[in-house]
Amino acid sequence: MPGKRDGKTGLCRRQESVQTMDRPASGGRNGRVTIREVAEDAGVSVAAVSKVLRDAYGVSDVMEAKVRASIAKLDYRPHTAARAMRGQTYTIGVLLADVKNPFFPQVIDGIDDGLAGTQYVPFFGIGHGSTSMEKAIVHAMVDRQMDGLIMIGQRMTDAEVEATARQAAITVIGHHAPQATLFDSANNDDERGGTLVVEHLIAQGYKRPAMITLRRADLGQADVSQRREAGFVSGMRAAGFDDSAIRIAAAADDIDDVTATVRMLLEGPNPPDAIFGWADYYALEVLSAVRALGLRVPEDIGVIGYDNSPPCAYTQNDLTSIDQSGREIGRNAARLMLERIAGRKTAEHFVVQPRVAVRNSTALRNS
Amino acid sequence: MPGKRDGKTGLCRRQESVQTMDRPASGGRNGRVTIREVAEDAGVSVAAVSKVLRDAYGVSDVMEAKVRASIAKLDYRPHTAARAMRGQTYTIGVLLADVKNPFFPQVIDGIDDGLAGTQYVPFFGIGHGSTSMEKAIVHAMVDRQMDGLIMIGQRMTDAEVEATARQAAITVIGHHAPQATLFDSANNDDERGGTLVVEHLIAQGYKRPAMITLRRADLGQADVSQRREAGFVSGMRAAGFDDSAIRIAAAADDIDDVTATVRMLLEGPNPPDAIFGWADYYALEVLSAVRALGLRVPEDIGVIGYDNSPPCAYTQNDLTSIDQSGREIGRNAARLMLERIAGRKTAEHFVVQPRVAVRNSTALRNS
DNA sequence: GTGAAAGCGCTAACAC
DNA sequence: GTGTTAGCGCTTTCAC
Repeated sequence: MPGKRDGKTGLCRRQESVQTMDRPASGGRNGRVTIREVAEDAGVSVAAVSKVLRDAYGVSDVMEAKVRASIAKLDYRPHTAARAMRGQTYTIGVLLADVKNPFFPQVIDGIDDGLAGTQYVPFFGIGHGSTSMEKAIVHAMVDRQMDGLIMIGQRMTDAEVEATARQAAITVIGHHAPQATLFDSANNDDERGGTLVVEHLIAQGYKRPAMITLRRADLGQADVSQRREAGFVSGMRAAGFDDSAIRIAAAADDIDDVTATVRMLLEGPNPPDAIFGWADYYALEVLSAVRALGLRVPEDIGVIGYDNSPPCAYTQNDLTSIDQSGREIGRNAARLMLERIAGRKTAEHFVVQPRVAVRNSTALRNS
Repeated sequence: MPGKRDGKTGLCRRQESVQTMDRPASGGRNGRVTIREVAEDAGVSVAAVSKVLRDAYGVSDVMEAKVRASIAKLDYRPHTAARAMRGQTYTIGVLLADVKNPFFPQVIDGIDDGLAGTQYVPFFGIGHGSTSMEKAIVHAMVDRQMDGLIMIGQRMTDAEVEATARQAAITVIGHHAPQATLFDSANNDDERGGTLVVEHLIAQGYKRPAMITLRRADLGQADVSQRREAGFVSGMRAAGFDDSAIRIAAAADDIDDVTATVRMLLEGPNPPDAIFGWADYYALEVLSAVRALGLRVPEDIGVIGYDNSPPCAYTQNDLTSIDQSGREIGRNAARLMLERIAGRKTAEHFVVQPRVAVRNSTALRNS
């Protein structure tokens, strides 16, 4: 490092090492109060304070009261790094595949709900849709001794996740791993959701639905876009479509590519009369592309998304979408995480059922 | 804690304390490789390894090569908590006021740019628009010995920020503090931006602009919404408006309240013919409310936002907005942060000039 | 029920 | 240039 900022700190430390009898002005290094000072103030041992901090067994009520009073009086907050050396960090790392997806805020709210009232604090790492970045973030979280990791929409393989599960408790969201034993998961039934899309479109009178899905080199069958595709396919088959009539076009996570893909579909032979965007943020771009072509929604073309995120309700979007209860998923992910940390060794996989949130973008029957 | 997950760990530790001469299978606690093992493998001292890790002065090329080889061979990654006890954590905490603001992703990209190629990793805390939560997160970051904090759109007072600045390097974004000496800031000129809005609307032929701003109990003059209001006011005055004709309505961060406020403005006496939403995510809700009322944009009413975030470009929004170069702000915030950590003691306040990104939502002259 | 003391894995002062 | 070593602030035995 090209410089230090501990000129003052070094001084502090030197003063302390002289072991002056009068207690230093306000704590040790960095001016922070330490457990030792709390113990002195309360007239008890350091061990006693530590026990109170962790709600551990073996403290009398009187002692606990004294300790809590001193903690409050000195405004003491334990030094997480020091705790990490021996015990826990009370930190949950949350890996977000990206920050642009308007669905994630709901999940985050749910995680906050589930962690409220505990000592655990969530910190977020942002993967920007890159698997190598996701791995780097997971490493950084493990290096910082985070007690557990919640991974939202990540694309690491099950094997990679399991390797990490040996270092910290893990819950995945937006990644199906019903057979995994070393980590938990919380999801909606994406396959069912994909089928719901088809059922809804057909019921509204659309005749030629198509899907625009996520194009990425490293997608596995466990990822949500793939599950939704599978559900879309089986829904189409159940509706009597021949496999050759089931169209799924993949577009990169980029508005220009989504726009080009929509044009390709609509200007090609036998154009669809309804488009399913695999997630809302794709469907909103589909809406943009469709409107740019001068087509009317829902008369000329229906559009449906997935996630039922807040922008769907805006009048200019008025987008039908599959609701997957993000907040409940987040809440359950936090619960599973806390249970794991508390000692559960068996895996649990939470699944919630999706439902259609009907809006104007697929209202062919009423138009 | 109602249970432990260190049955195995405890075992490991006991084995080690027996000081067996044969090196343990693969590292100590948690199976992690330690600096001691790297030193043994490379045949050098732990101090030497530590120096290599920190690019510190006093290592020969030969030794460095040996150390790096062992690090790679053993897949060693330093234990951040242990580093934190004596030195740095190489962690930058980023406080996001909320996750819903579509402008923040650009800033985050900029921060990532600025941190790329360094050892520093950003971790994000999410404030959900609550000042008490923001304070809790800042505490959690300081408790975890993060080397620096970047705070985006936070609403703590300068005094509170300065108190924190004694514990960690600080850069604020979306908060103006030109006179602050203990921390840095990176912003666009929000006051100028507010004036640009008026200049643009008037030039387009709108006669009665109004502004919808953020309502919160704890806003200070330093916050961006207030700066934009000030710029709006001075722009209106410069355009010849009487103070009684300058209308600024405050709405809570909630689509229902924004909608109600828009109705109040448009259905009241002397309705505006253009509305400025203090940030894009407000302007998009204004657009929704206006469309719900059956008004045409831009003919019946113009709408303009601030931030020029990606949704502005969608055809269904086509929203004129003030561009404040979020990515550049983020990049500079990271730069300022690294400089502070490297030892800079004087404050720096980076300001970029905003510009109008013209789209259809204010195209009165062409309609 | 309580406290003394041994570390956790690093960093940095200091001796060589 | 290199290695030895004393802690950083906690947690956790283990005596008492």
